Amino acid sequence: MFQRLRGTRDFYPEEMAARNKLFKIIKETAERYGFVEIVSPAIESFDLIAKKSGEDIRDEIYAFEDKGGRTICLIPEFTPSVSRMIANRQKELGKPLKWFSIPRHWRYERPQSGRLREFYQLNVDIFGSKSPKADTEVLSVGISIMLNLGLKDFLFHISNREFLQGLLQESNVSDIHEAFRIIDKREKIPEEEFIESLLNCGIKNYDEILDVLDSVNIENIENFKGRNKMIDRSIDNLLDISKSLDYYGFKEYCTLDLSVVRGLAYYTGMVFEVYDKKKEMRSLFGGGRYDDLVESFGGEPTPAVGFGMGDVVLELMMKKEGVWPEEKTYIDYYVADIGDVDKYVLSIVRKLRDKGYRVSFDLADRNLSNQLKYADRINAKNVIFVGEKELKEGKIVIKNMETGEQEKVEIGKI
RNA sequence: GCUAGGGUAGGGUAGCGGUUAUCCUAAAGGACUGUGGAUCCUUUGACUCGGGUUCAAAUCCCGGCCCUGGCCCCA
Repeated sequence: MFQRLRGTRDFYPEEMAARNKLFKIIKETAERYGFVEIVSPAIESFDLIAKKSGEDIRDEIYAFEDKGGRTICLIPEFTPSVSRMIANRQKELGKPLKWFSIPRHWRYERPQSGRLREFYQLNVDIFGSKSPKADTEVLSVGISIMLNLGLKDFLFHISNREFLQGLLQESNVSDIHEAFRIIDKREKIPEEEFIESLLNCGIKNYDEILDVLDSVNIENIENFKGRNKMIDRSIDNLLDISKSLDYYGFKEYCTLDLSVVRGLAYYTGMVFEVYDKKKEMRSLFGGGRYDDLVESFGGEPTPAVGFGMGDVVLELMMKKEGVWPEEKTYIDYYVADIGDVDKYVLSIVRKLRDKGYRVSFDLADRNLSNQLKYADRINAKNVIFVGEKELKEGKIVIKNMETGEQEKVEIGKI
């Protein structure tokens, strides 16, 4: 007997139905915001992936040599592919682009709660707009998706990297991305270790910086202006976003949280991370602005903002909140035969199918009892009995399986 | 890569040194003159794998595999 590979999932009919429902809600929401769907290959050259994440990524992904000796990999994320797509057709695409996709990704990791080796990830991005309105649009579609999925106990923690970057510029930081990584980990590591790491980075005034991070909120942030250009720019951006979110009616789902920096090197402006309100689970998803990335993939300079939302944590959260779709598969009609009536059964089945109904009939030469059992099993809404007795008067019997009621109908009426 | 706890029919379980490995459920088939979605009967089907201890291993020990968490990492 063969087993599934570690960290992968089979989707049996009910599970597939649930997934289809989930994706349908997500797609419809994204489309209502004017995003259009794209998809790209599951395999890409290793160089493309390494361009963004570095050669070391090899240990964490599925990479291998193909028969032509090329090093290729199963895509572990979407950003390189979509950046490539944009760079490839730079000239003909009308900006701003609003694209979404729900590709499958593969990562060679140890599976644990909310994390598998194969998963789906919604990617929503706007390319070609620097405006805070694009930041807000991305946040809003994210909030709408959560709400349309039936979730409400979530909070978008919004920040802007340039604020912290501006603060750090004032001290002599050796490696700014290392500093981002450390501050991103603040809640996870012991205080002493945290401070020591900051000192190692050359941040001597760490207490001042932490003080600022802790005391800033959306009401008083304006008071921090005037320190340097970068900080001012980030404050304007955050205030713009906050204002737009208020106008749009989504302010209640957001909070300013400057401790959110995200570990990744490529983010340039607004960044956000979504948590359940009680912060019991790992981060649900996150994203931000990455204005330099497309250019680094060989395209023209193209500002971009977006997010990635994995399906695994989402499913956990939805199950916890009791809003996971429990979809049952069903058919509209099961046509049961009693006696030698194939001719009638098949013509009835054909007519009903042409009308758009989901229809099945006996494929296993079963007796009536077992046919009914099967009809029940596959969740048939109605059973049509085609029996020799009724056929003599040109009739068939339709039974509603939910109410148990049944009636004789002229065969021509189908 | 490190680490904790698990693995008994398709699903859920009992057994925890000697049983014909328990029960529920499921599936397949049959009976019942064509409402039988019921009932009754029959059948199918399991100790994760390998090694060790023992007269005897599902049961104890070691290792692999897999599952569920945690760490690392998190795009």
